[in-house]
Amino acid sequence: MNKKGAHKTIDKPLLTVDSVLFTYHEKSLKILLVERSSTPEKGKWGLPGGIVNIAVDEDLKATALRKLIEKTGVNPPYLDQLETLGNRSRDPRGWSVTVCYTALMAYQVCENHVSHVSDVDWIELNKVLNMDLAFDHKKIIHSAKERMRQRALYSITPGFALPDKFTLTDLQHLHELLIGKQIQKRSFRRRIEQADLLFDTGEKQQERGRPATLYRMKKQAITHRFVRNLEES
Amino acid sequence: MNKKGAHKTIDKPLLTVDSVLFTYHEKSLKILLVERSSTPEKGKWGLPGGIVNIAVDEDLKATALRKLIEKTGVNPPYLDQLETLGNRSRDPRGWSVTVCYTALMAYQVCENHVSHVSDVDWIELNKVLNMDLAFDHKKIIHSAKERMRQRALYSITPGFALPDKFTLTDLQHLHELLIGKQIQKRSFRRRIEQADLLFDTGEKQQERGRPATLYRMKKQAITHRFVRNLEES
DNA sequence: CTAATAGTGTCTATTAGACATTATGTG
DNA sequence: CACATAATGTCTAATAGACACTATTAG
Repeated sequence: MNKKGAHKTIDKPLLTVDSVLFTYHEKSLKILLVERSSTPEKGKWGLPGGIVNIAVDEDLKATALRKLIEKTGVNPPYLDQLETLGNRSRDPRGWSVTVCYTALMAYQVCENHVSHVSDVDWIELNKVLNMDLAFDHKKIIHSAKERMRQRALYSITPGFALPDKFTLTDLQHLHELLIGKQIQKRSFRRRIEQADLLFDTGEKQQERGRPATLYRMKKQAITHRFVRNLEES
Repeated sequence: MNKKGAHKTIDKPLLTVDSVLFTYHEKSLKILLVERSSTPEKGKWGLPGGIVNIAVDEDLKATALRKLIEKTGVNPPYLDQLETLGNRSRDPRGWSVTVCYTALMAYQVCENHVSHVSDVDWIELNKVLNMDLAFDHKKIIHSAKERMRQRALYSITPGFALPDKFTLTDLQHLHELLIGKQIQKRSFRRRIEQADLLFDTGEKQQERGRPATLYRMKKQAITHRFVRNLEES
């Protein structure tokens, strides 16, 4: 059936990479969007990403990083493959594929770069979900949100959306935004302490009331999974 | 920087889909391998899959299904995207991408088809991991195995590798193979009963000793996640 | 002092682990 | 009856939820 070389006549789909980059700023969850400067979907906002350039990109992750650095100026501390969408209807140019990543980054480390570029902005997640976005990017954002919600239930990896040093209250609030439900302070702190996931910097942060301890992620925090999840909403 | 239309000059990588299809047969975990009939890697065994044909495939899942049906004759009851690998070194022909799926299927439903095709076979997972496979397929199988291990800890989705009707003992043994550790019978049955994931067919299966009840998966079994995992090995 | 926020003590409820016991079939 | 396997009873251990309580800062 399959004569050798037959595949050489098959057209290849367009291959892109898109990232859903989350951050936590001013007590809300935001994602980075880019205003498209070229067709198709010119003028609409969409995810940071673009076409895989096989001349310069070593692998798919390299494409994701190249595009994220273009928009933010820095490497995200957390980058994880989400899902790959491919069909003949998602892009008007025809059959296309996008390999999607979820990324996390502190707002502060790219504040300068982002504020100096006009077509890039952090937008609150809930607002994003009411915008008219390019291609199937809203669907991708929904998937990423759900993935982050799961992560918040069984790990503390969402913390990579915070600055290097952060308080437990901030980390908990971020988790609450993702889960969509209040968490018991005691439960949250206990499990983190028992799993030994954070490093106490000794520094404190003050802002009305008792000063809060600043913590830093330990290496194992990126892979640790709690045996028991927090309850879902 | 990016002149419009510039992307049109960028070469596209080769796009394929590969599936790691698991089944449970004769008390062991097996995966379906295919002997490659054409270059590259001709003669080596690899995963069932192939090039996305944008003329016939509606989306990526359709490619996965088309290739699986080609080899097994039937639709798998469980098919889930695993990960996408893409770089310039995994295929000697140059930059290539493979979108990988994990699939589960009962041995019996495709027994006839598989036994009548010479280049397709079910091979025990542990043997597979000692074979010299095509491309980076061994790495993909390792990922799929790890994914299935996690699923066995917090769900009963591995059960889709069993026949339509199955005993709890078979389901537990399958989980034990995936987790690599014995499970307490009481714990295993309790959580399934409490989550109401199985339908009691009323039928029994006898094979030395007390006859075992045959169960069927309920719809919710495919999405259910237990709040608390089984302990890891 | 009060207000505000950080952090702890402690009880309950749930559920997995451990393992003994009972149930139901064959020969 | 013995034997094998299925299914259940029941106790313990671990940990999340609930919520009251104490600690530490500013003003």
